[in-house]
Amino acid sequence: MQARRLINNPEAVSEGTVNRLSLYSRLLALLEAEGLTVTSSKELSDRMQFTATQIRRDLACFGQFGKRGIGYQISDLKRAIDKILGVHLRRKVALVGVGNLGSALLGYRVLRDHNFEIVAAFDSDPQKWSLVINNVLIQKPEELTETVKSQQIEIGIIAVPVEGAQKALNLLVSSGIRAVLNFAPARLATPRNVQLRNVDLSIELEGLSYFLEHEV
Amino acid sequence: MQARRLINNPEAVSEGTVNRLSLYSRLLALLEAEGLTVTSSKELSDRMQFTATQIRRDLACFGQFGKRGIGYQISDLKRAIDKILGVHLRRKVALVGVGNLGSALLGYRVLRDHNFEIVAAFDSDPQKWSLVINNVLIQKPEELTETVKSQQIEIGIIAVPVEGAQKALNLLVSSGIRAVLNFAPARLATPRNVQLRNVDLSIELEGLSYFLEHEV
DNA sequence: TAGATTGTTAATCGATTAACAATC
DNA sequence: TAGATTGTTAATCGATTAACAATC
Repeated sequence: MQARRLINNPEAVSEGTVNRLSLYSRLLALLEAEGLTVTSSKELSDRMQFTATQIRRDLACFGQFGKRGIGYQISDLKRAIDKILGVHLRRKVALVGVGNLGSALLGYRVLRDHNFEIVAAFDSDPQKWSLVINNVLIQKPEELTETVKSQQIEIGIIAVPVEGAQKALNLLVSSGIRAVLNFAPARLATPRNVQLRNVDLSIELEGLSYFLEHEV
Repeated sequence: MQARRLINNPEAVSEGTVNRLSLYSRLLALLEAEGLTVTSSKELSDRMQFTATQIRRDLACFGQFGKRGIGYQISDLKRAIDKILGVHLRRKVALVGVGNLGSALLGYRVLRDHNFEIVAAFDSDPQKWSLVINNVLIQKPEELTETVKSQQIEIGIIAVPVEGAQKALNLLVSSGIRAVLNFAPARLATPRNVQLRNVDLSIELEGLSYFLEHEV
Protein backbone atom coordinates (compact mmCIF):
# COMPACT_ATOMS: atom_id res chain seq x y z
CA MET A 1 0.00 0.00 0.00
CA GLN A 2 1.21 3.47 -0.87
CA ALA A 3 0.79 4.88 2.61
CA ARG A 4 2.65 1.97 4.18
CA ARG A 5 5.63 2.61 1.97
CA LEU A 6 5.77 6.20 3.09
CA ILE A 7 5.68 5.22 6.74
CA ASN A 8 8.92 3.36 6.26
CA ASN A 9 10.42 6.16 4.23
CA PRO A 10 10.37 9.18 6.52
CA GLU A 11 12.50 11.13 4.05
CA ALA A 12 9.38 11.39 1.94
CA VAL A 13 7.49 13.24 4.66
CA SER A 14 8.45 16.89 4.99
CA GLU A 15 9.25 18.56 8.28
CA GLY A 16 6.33 20.89 7.60
CA THR A 17 3.94 17.96 7.50
CA VAL A 18 5.32 16.54 10.75
CA ASN A 19 5.02 19.91 12.48
CA ARG A 20 1.43 20.27 11.32
CA LEU A 21 0.56 16.81 12.66
CA SER A 22 1.34 18.15 16.14
CA LEU A 23 -1.04 21.03 15.57
CA TYR A 24 -3.76 18.72 14.27
CA SER A 25 -3.44 16.56 17.36
CA ARG A 26 -3.63 19.62 19.56
CA LEU A 27 -6.81 20.85 17.88
CA LEU A 28 -8.40 17.40 17.96
CA ALA A 29 -7.83 17.28 21.73
CA LEU A 30 -9.63 20.60 21.97
CA LEU A 31 -12.59 19.45 19.88
CA GLU A 32 -12.79 16.26 21.94
CA ALA A 33 -12.86 18.34 25.12
CA GLU A 34 -15.72 20.32 23.62
CA GLY A 35 -17.68 17.09 23.38
CA LEU A 36 -17.55 16.68 19.60
CA THR A 37 -17.06 13.19 18.18
CA VAL A 38 -16.85 13.74 14.41
CA THR A 39 -15.14 16.43 12.37
CA SER A 40 -14.08 17.20 8.80
CA SER A 41 -11.06 18.67 7.10
CA LYS A 42 -13.24 21.71 6.45
CA GLU A 43 -14.01 22.17 10.16
CA LEU A 44 -10.38 21.67 11.15
CA SER A 45 -9.36 24.16 8.50
CA ASP A 46 -11.83 26.74 9.84
CA ARG A 47 -10.15 26.57 13.23
CA MET A 48 -6.58 26.72 11.95
CA GLN A 49 -4.41 28.56 9.51
CA PHE A 50 -4.24 25.63 7.07
CA THR A 51 -6.46 24.70 4.13
CA ALA A 52 -8.68 21.62 4.15
CA THR A 53 -6.74 20.24 1.20
CA GLN A 54 -3.46 20.56 3.01
CA ILE A 55 -4.82 18.70 6.04
CA ARG A 56 -6.12 15.85 3.86
CA ARG A 57 -2.86 15.71 1.94
CA ASP A 58 -0.76 15.61 5.13
CA LEU A 59 -2.84 12.72 6.45
CA ALA A 60 -2.59 10.93 3.09
CA CYS A 61 1.14 10.46 3.74
CA PHE A 62 0.23 7.92 6.40
CA GLY A 63 -2.94 6.18 5.26
CA GLN A 64 -6.69 6.71 5.15
CA PHE A 65 -8.33 7.93 8.32
CA GLY A 66 -11.71 9.26 7.26
CA LYS A 67 -14.97 8.19 5.64
CA ARG A 68 -16.05 9.90 2.41
CA GLY A 69 -19.17 11.91 2.89
CA ILE A 70 -18.81 11.67 6.68
CA GLY A 71 -15.46 12.99 7.90
CA TYR A 72 -13.18 11.84 10.71
CA GLN A 73 -13.88 10.19 14.05
CA ILE A 74 -12.08 12.63 16.33
CA SER A 75 -10.82 10.17 18.93
CA ASP A 76 -9.64 7.70 16.28
CA LEU A 77 -7.86 10.34 14.24
CA LYS A 78 -6.15 11.81 17.30
CA ARG A 79 -5.00 8.37 18.43
CA ALA A 80 -3.68 7.63 14.94
CA ILE A 81 -1.75 10.90 14.72
CA ASP A 82 -0.29 10.49 18.19
CA LYS A 83 0.87 7.03 17.20
CA ILE A 84 2.49 8.38 14.03
CA LEU A 85 4.28 11.05 16.06
CA GLY A 86 5.22 8.49 18.65
CA VAL A 87 3.86 10.71 21.41
CA HIS A 88 1.81 7.91 22.90
CA LEU A 89 5.11 6.83 24.47
CA ARG A 90 6.80 8.66 27.33
CA ARG A 91 10.21 9.89 26.19
CA LYS A 92 13.15 10.30 28.53
CA VAL A 93 15.31 13.36 28.08
CA ALA A 94 18.85 14.28 29.17
CA LEU A 95 19.57 17.95 29.79
CA VAL A 96 23.08 19.27 29.18
CA GLY A 97 23.70 22.65 30.79
CA VAL A 98 21.91 23.66 33.98
CA GLY A 99 22.28 27.43 33.82
CA ASN A 100 19.52 29.97 33.61
CA LEU A 101 17.63 28.32 30.80
CA GLY A 102 18.42 24.73 31.76
CA SER A 103 17.07 25.15 35.27
CA ALA A 104 13.87 26.59 33.86
CA LEU A 105 13.42 23.60 31.57
CA LEU A 106 13.70 21.26 34.55
CA GLY A 107 10.46 22.69 35.88
CA TYR A 108 8.80 23.50 32.59
CA ARG A 109 5.23 22.23 32.50
CA VAL A 110 5.01 22.03 28.72
CA LEU A 111 7.51 19.15 28.59
CA ARG A 112 5.64 17.08 31.12
CA ASP A 113 2.28 17.88 29.52
CA HIS A 114 3.54 16.46 26.25
CA ASN A 115 4.96 13.26 27.64
CA PHE A 116 8.61 14.27 27.73
CA GLU A 117 10.50 13.90 30.99
CA ILE A 118 13.94 15.20 31.87
CA VAL A 119 15.36 12.37 33.95
CA ALA A 120 19.01 13.44 34.08
CA ALA A 121 20.93 16.71 33.97
CA PHE A 122 24.59 17.48 33.42
CA ASP A 123 26.79 20.52 33.98
CA SER A 124 30.52 21.12 33.83
CA ASP A 125 30.45 23.39 36.89
CA PRO A 126 31.61 21.34 39.95
CA GLN A 127 29.60 23.64 42.22
CA LYS A 128 26.41 22.21 40.75
CA TRP A 129 27.29 18.56 41.04
CA SER A 130 25.03 16.57 43.37
CA LEU A 131 22.59 19.46 43.54
CA VAL A 132 18.99 18.36 42.96
CA ILE A 133 16.53 20.53 41.04
CA ASN A 134 12.95 19.39 40.57
CA ASN A 135 13.90 15.89 41.66
CA VAL A 136 16.67 15.68 39.07
CA LEU A 137 20.25 15.17 40.21
CA ILE A 138 22.89 17.25 38.46
CA GLN A 139 25.77 15.05 37.35
CA LYS A 140 29.25 15.38 35.87
CA PRO A 141 29.40 15.27 32.06
CA GLU A 142 31.63 12.19 32.33
CA GLU A 143 28.66 10.30 33.73
CA LEU A 144 26.42 11.07 30.76
CA THR A 145 27.11 8.02 28.62
CA GLU A 146 26.58 5.64 31.50
CA THR A 147 23.33 7.35 32.55
CA VAL A 148 21.95 7.53 29.01
CA LYS A 149 22.46 3.79 28.65
CA SER A 150 21.15 2.74 32.05
CA GLN A 151 18.11 5.03 31.94
CA GLN A 152 17.37 4.43 28.25
CA ILE A 153 17.33 8.12 27.47
CA GLU A 154 16.36 8.91 23.87
CA ILE A 155 16.49 12.70 23.56
CA GLY A 156 19.11 15.30 24.46
CA ILE A 157 18.61 19.00 25.16
CA ILE A 158 21.57 21.36 24.82
CA ALA A 159 21.29 24.44 27.05
CA VAL A 160 24.96 25.32 27.46
CA PRO A 161 26.58 28.60 26.32
CA VAL A 162 27.36 28.72 22.62
CA GLU A 163 31.06 27.99 23.18
CA GLY A 164 30.34 24.55 24.61
CA ALA A 165 27.47 23.54 22.34
CA GLN A 166 29.38 21.47 19.79
CA LYS A 167 31.16 19.59 22.56
CA ALA A 168 27.85 18.89 24.27
CA LEU A 169 26.39 17.58 21.02
CA ASN A 170 29.39 15.33 20.41
CA LEU A 171 29.05 13.92 23.90
CA LEU A 172 25.35 13.19 23.42
CA VAL A 173 25.91 11.60 20.03
CA SER A 174 28.81 9.47 21.22
CA SER A 175 26.61 8.09 23.97
CA GLY A 176 24.04 6.94 21.44
CA ILE A 177 21.49 9.78 21.49
CA ARG A 178 19.90 10.23 18.06
CA ALA A 179 17.55 13.19 18.66
CA VAL A 180 18.71 16.54 20.02
CA LEU A 181 17.11 19.90 20.73
CA ASN A 182 19.68 22.70 20.70
CA PHE A 183 19.09 26.10 22.33
CA ALA A 184 22.56 27.50 21.69
CA PRO A 185 22.68 30.06 18.86
CA ALA A 186 24.93 27.98 16.63
CA ARG A 187 24.57 25.55 13.73
CA LEU A 188 26.20 22.42 15.01
CA ALA A 189 27.77 19.69 12.88
CA THR A 190 25.73 16.49 13.12
CA PRO A 191 26.05 12.97 11.72
CA ARG A 192 23.33 12.25 9.15
CA ASN A 193 21.56 9.67 11.32
CA VAL A 194 21.06 12.16 14.16
CA GLN A 195 18.12 14.55 14.12
CA LEU A 196 19.01 18.00 15.40
CA ARG A 197 16.41 20.71 15.91
CA ASN A 198 17.43 24.26 16.76
CA VAL A 199 15.53 26.68 18.95
CA ASP A 200 17.38 29.84 18.12
CA LEU A 201 16.02 32.83 20.00
CA SER A 202 18.46 35.26 18.44
CA ILE A 203 17.20 34.41 14.95
CA GLU A 204 13.58 34.82 16.02
CA LEU A 205 14.27 38.15 17.69
CA GLU A 206 16.30 39.40 14.74
CA GLY A 207 13.40 38.41 12.48
CA LEU A 208 11.13 40.58 14.62
CA SER A 209 13.67 43.37 14.41
CA TYR A 210 13.67 43.10 10.61
CA PHE A 211 9.90 43.36 10.61
CA LEU A 212 9.99 46.49 12.79
CA GLU A 213 12.50 48.10 10.43
CA HIS A 214 10.65 47.30 7.22
CA GLU A 215 6.96 47.07 7.97
CA VAL A 216 5.14 50.19 6.81
CA MET B 1 16.39 50.65 -8.32
CA GLN B 2 15.12 47.09 -8.02
CA ALA B 3 16.69 46.48 -4.64
CA ARG B 4 15.30 49.69 -3.23
CA ARG B 5 11.79 48.67 -4.15
CA LEU B 6 12.19 45.38 -2.31
CA ILE B 7 13.43 47.09 0.80
CA ASN B 8 10.15 48.92 1.03
CA ASN B 9 8.15 45.81 0.22
CA PRO B 10 9.06 43.31 2.92
CA GLU B 11 6.29 40.99 1.74
CA ALA B 12 8.57 40.16 -1.17
CA VAL B 13 11.32 38.86 1.12
CA SER B 14 10.67 35.42 2.52
CA GLU B 15 11.04 34.53 6.18
CA GLY B 16 13.66 31.99 5.10
CA THR B 17 15.78 34.73 3.59
CA VAL B 18 15.49 36.88 6.72
CA ASN B 19 16.46 33.96 8.95
CA ARG B 20 19.47 33.22 6.79
CA LEU B 21 20.61 36.85 6.99
CA SER B 22 21.05 36.34 10.73
CA LEU B 23 23.21 33.31 10.07
CA TYR B 24 25.29 35.18 7.48
CA SER B 25 25.91 37.97 9.95
CA ARG B 26 26.91 35.45 12.59
CA LEU B 27 29.42 33.77 10.28
CA LEU B 28 30.83 37.09 9.08
CA ALA B 29 31.51 38.06 12.70
CA LEU B 30 33.42 34.82 13.07
CA LEU B 31 35.49 35.37 9.93
CA GLU B 32 36.22 38.92 11.07
CA ALA B 33 37.39 37.57 14.43
CA GLU B 34 39.68 35.21 12.53
CA GLY B 35 41.35 38.23 10.97
CA LEU B 36 39.99 37.82 7.44
CA THR B 37 38.93 40.93 5.55
CA VAL B 38 37.53 39.57 2.28
CA THR B 39 35.34 36.58 1.53
CA SER B 40 33.21 35.09 -1.25
CA SER B 41 29.84 33.40 -1.50
CA LYS B 42 31.80 30.21 -2.13
CA GLU B 43 33.75 30.53 1.11
CA LEU B 44 30.64 31.39 3.11
CA SER B 45 28.90 28.40 1.54
CA ASP B 46 31.76 26.09 2.52
CA ARG B 47 31.27 27.06 6.16
CA MET B 48 27.48 26.78 6.17
CA GLN B 49 24.70 24.52 5.02
CA PHE B 50 23.65 26.87 2.19
CA THR B 51 24.76 27.05 -1.43
CA ALA B 52 26.75 29.97 -2.79
CA THR B 53 23.92 30.74 -5.20
CA GLN B 54 21.41 30.97 -2.38
CA ILE B 55 23.62 33.37 -0.46
CA ARG B 56 24.03 35.64 -3.49
CA ARG B 57 20.33 35.49 -4.23
CA ASP B 58 19.37 36.34 -0.63
CA LEU B 59 21.66 39.37 -0.72
CA ALA B 60 20.28 40.39 -4.11
CA CYS B 61 16.95 41.13 -2.41
CA PHE B 62 18.58 44.15 -0.81
CA GLY B 63 21.14 45.47 -3.27
CA GLN B 64 24.66 44.80 -4.47
CA PHE B 65 27.28 44.23 -1.83
CA GLY B 66 30.18 42.58 -3.62
CA LYS B 67 32.70 43.15 -6.39
CA ARG B 68 32.71 40.75 -9.33
CA GLY B 69 35.90 38.77 -9.49
CA ILE B 70 36.79 39.83 -5.94
CA GLY B 71 34.08 38.95 -3.43
CA TYR B 72 32.78 40.78 -0.37
CA GLN B 73 34.47 43.06 2.12
CA ILE B 74 33.59 41.25 5.35
CA SER B 75 33.16 44.27 7.60
CA ASP B 76 31.11 46.14 5.02
CA LEU B 77 28.85 43.19 4.31
CA LYS B 78 28.28 42.50 7.98
CA ARG B 79 27.44 46.13 8.67
CA ALA B 80 25.02 46.16 5.71
CA ILE B 81 23.25 42.98 6.85
CA ASP B 82 22.99 44.19 10.43
CA LYS B 83 21.44 47.40 9.15
CA ILE B 84 18.92 45.44 7.05
CA LEU B 85 17.99 43.36 10.09
CA GLY B 86 17.86 46.46 12.24
CA VAL B 87 20.13 44.84 14.79
CA HIS B 88 22.46 47.81 14.88
CA LEU B 89 19.81 49.34 17.18
CA ARG B 90 19.21 48.22 20.76
CA ARG B 91 15.65 46.91 21.10
CA LYS B 92 13.66 47.13 24.29
CA VAL B 93 11.57 44.12 25.25
CA ALA B 94 8.62 43.58 27.60
CA LEU B 95 8.28 40.16 29.20
CA VAL B 96 4.81 38.88 30.08
CA GLY B 97 4.88 35.94 32.49
CA VAL B 98 7.65 35.59 35.05
CA GLY B 99 7.39 31.88 35.86
CA ASN B 100 10.01 29.28 35.30
CA LEU B 101 10.83 30.19 31.74
CA GLY B 102 10.26 33.94 32.10
CA SER B 103 12.70 34.23 35.00
CA ALA B 104 15.31 32.41 32.96
CA LEU B 105 14.89 34.80 30.05
CA LEU B 106 15.50 37.75 32.38
CA GLY B 107 19.05 36.53 32.87
CA TYR B 108 19.58 34.95 29.46
CA ARG B 109 22.87 36.03 27.95
CA VAL B 110 21.83 35.41 24.35
CA LEU B 111 19.32 38.27 24.42
CA ARG B 112 21.85 40.78 25.69
CA ASP B 113 24.52 39.53 23.30
CA HIS B 114 22.21 40.25 20.38
CA ASN B 115 21.22 43.73 21.45
CA PHE B 116 17.83 42.90 22.93
CA GLU B 117 17.09 44.05 26.48
CA ILE B 118 14.18 43.08 28.69
CA VAL B 119 13.42 46.36 30.45
CA ALA B 120 10.04 45.48 31.99
CA ALA B 121 8.31 42.33 33.22
CA PHE B 122 4.70 41.58 34.08
CA ASP B 123 2.93 38.82 35.95
CA SER B 124 -0.62 38.35 37.17
CA ASP B 125 0.53 36.80 40.46
CA PRO B 126 0.36 39.50 43.20
CA GLN B 127 3.08 37.68 45.12
CA LYS B 128 5.56 38.62 42.44
CA TRP B 129 4.69 42.30 42.21
CA SER B 130 7.49 44.67 43.16
CA LEU B 131 9.97 41.80 43.16
CA VAL B 132 13.15 42.60 41.23
CA ILE B 133 14.92 39.97 39.12
CA ASN B 134 18.11 40.85 37.28
CA ASN B 135 17.43 44.54 37.83
CA VAL B 136 13.97 44.30 36.31
CA LEU B 137 10.93 45.16 38.41
CA ILE B 138 7.94 42.85 38.10
CA GLN B 139 4.78 44.87 37.55
CA LYS B 140 1.04 44.33 37.38
CA PRO B 141 -0.36 43.63 33.90
CA GLU B 142 -2.49 46.77 34.21
CA GLU B 143 0.69 48.81 34.12
CA LEU B 144 1.88 47.33 30.82
CA THR B 145 0.41 49.86 28.41
CA GLU B 146 1.76 52.80 30.37
CA THR B 147 5.22 51.23 30.66
CA VAL B 148 5.40 50.24 26.98
CA LYS B 149 4.65 53.83 26.02
CA SER B 150 6.95 55.56 28.50
CA GLN B 151 9.86 53.19 27.90
CA GLN B 152 9.34 52.95 24.13
CA ILE B 153 9.27 49.16 24.20
CA GLU B 154 9.04 47.57 20.75
CA ILE B 155 8.97 43.81 21.32
CA GLY B 156 6.88 41.58 23.58
CA ILE B 157 7.71 38.10 24.85
CA ILE B 158 4.90 35.83 26.01
CA ALA B 159 6.00 33.29 28.64
CA VAL B 160 2.69 32.66 30.41
CA PRO B 161 0.94 29.28 30.59
CA VAL B 162 -1.02 28.39 27.48
CA GLU B 163 -4.37 29.34 29.03
CA GLY B 164 -3.34 32.99 29.37
CA ALA B 165 -1.40 33.38 26.14
CA GLN B 166 -4.12 34.91 23.96
CA LYS B 167 -4.97 37.42 26.68
CA ALA B 168 -1.30 38.34 27.02
CA LEU B 169 -1.03 38.87 23.27
CA ASN B 170 -4.15 41.03 23.20
CA LEU B 171 -2.73 43.16 25.99
CA LEU B 172 0.57 43.63 24.19
CA VAL B 173 -1.12 44.46 20.89
CA SER B 174 -3.55 46.90 22.48
CA SER B 175 -0.63 48.77 24.00
CA GLY B 176 0.93 49.25 20.58
CA ILE B 177 3.46 46.40 20.41
CA ARG B 178 3.87 45.15 16.84
CA ALA B 179 6.37 42.32 17.27
CA VAL B 180 5.86 39.38 19.63
CA LEU B 181 7.72 36.20 20.48
CA ASN B 182 5.39 33.56 21.90
CA PHE B 183 6.60 30.58 23.95
CA ALA B 184 3.16 29.20 24.79
CA PRO B 185 2.22 26.08 22.78
CA ALA B 186 -0.71 27.71 21.00
CA ARG B 187 -1.40 29.43 17.70
CA LEU B 188 -2.64 32.84 18.73
CA ALA B 189 -4.91 35.09 16.69
CA THR B 190 -3.02 38.18 15.55
CA PRO B 191 -3.90 41.31 13.60
CA ARG B 192 -2.21 41.36 10.20
CA ASN B 193 0.07 44.29 11.06
CA VAL B 194 1.56 42.47 14.04
CA GLN B 195 4.42 40.03 13.58
CA LEU B 196 4.12 36.97 15.79
CA ARG B 197 6.84 34.33 15.99
CA ASN B 198 6.29 31.10 17.88
CA VAL B 199 8.88 29.14 19.79
CA ASP B 200 6.96 25.94 20.33
CA LEU B 201 8.98 23.39 22.26
CA SER B 202 6.26 20.76 22.15
CA ILE B 203 6.29 20.80 18.34
CA GLU B 204 10.07 20.50 18.24
CA LEU B 205 10.09 17.63 20.71
CA GLU B 206 7.25 15.85 18.94
CA GLY B 207 9.21 16.24 15.70
CA LEU B 208 12.14 14.49 17.39
CA SER B 209 9.77 11.80 18.64
CA TYR B 210 8.51 11.25 15.07
CA PHE B 211 12.09 10.85 13.90
CA LEU B 212 12.83 8.29 16.61
CA GLU B 213 9.75 6.28 15.61
CA HIS B 214 10.43 6.30 11.88
CA GLU B 215 14.15 6.57 11.33
CA VAL B 216 15.61 3.24 10.32
C1' DT C 1 -31.53 9.52 -4.13
C1' DA C 2 -29.13 14.07 -3.02
C1' DG C 3 -25.65 16.19 -0.33
C1' DA C 4 -21.35 15.93 1.84
C1' DT C 5 -16.67 14.91 2.18
C1' DT C 6 -12.88 12.03 1.37
C1' DG C 7 -8.52 10.63 -1.12
C1' DT C 8 -5.92 11.73 -5.10
C1' DT C 9 -4.58 13.62 -9.65
C1' DA C 10 -3.46 17.70 -12.11
C1' DA C 11 -2.29 22.70 -11.95
C1' DT C 12 -0.07 26.38 -9.66
C1' DC C 13 2.98 28.70 -6.99
C1' DG C 14 7.24 29.84 -4.71
C1' DA C 15 11.76 28.75 -3.47
C1' DT C 16 16.14 26.69 -4.75
C1' DT C 17 19.67 25.63 -8.04
C1' DA C 18 22.19 25.80 -12.45
C1' DA C 19 24.15 28.45 -15.85
C1' DC C 20 26.33 32.38 -17.63
C1' DA C 21 27.24 37.15 -19.16
C1' DA C 22 29.29 41.06 -16.86
C1' DT C 23 33.31 42.70 -14.81
C1' DC C 24 36.96 43.12 -11.36
C1' DT D 1 45.12 39.05 -20.62
C1' DA D 2 43.43 34.97 -17.76
C1' DG D 3 41.11 33.63 -13.67
C1' DA D 4 37.76 34.53 -10.31
C1' DT D 5 33.42 35.78 -8.69
C1' DT D 6 29.46 38.55 -8.81
C1' DG D 7 24.48 39.53 -9.98
C1' DT D 8 20.76 37.71 -12.55
C1' DT D 9 18.09 34.94 -15.90
C1' DA D 10 16.38 30.47 -16.91
C1' DA D 11 15.51 25.65 -15.30
C1' DT D 12 14.29 22.65 -11.66
C1' DC D 13 12.36 21.10 -7.70
C1' DG D 14 9.13 20.64 -3.96
C1' DA D 15 5.21 22.14 -1.61
C1' DT D 16 0.58 24.02 -1.82
C1' DT D 17 -3.87 24.46 -3.91
C1' DA D 18 -7.69 23.42 -7.12
C1' DA D 19 -10.54 20.17 -9.02
C1' DC D 20 -13.02 16.02 -9.11
C1' DA D 21 -14.21 11.07 -9.19
C1' DA D 22 -15.23 7.83 -5.55
C1' DT D 23 -18.30 6.81 -1.98
C1' DC D 24 -20.59 7.27 2.49
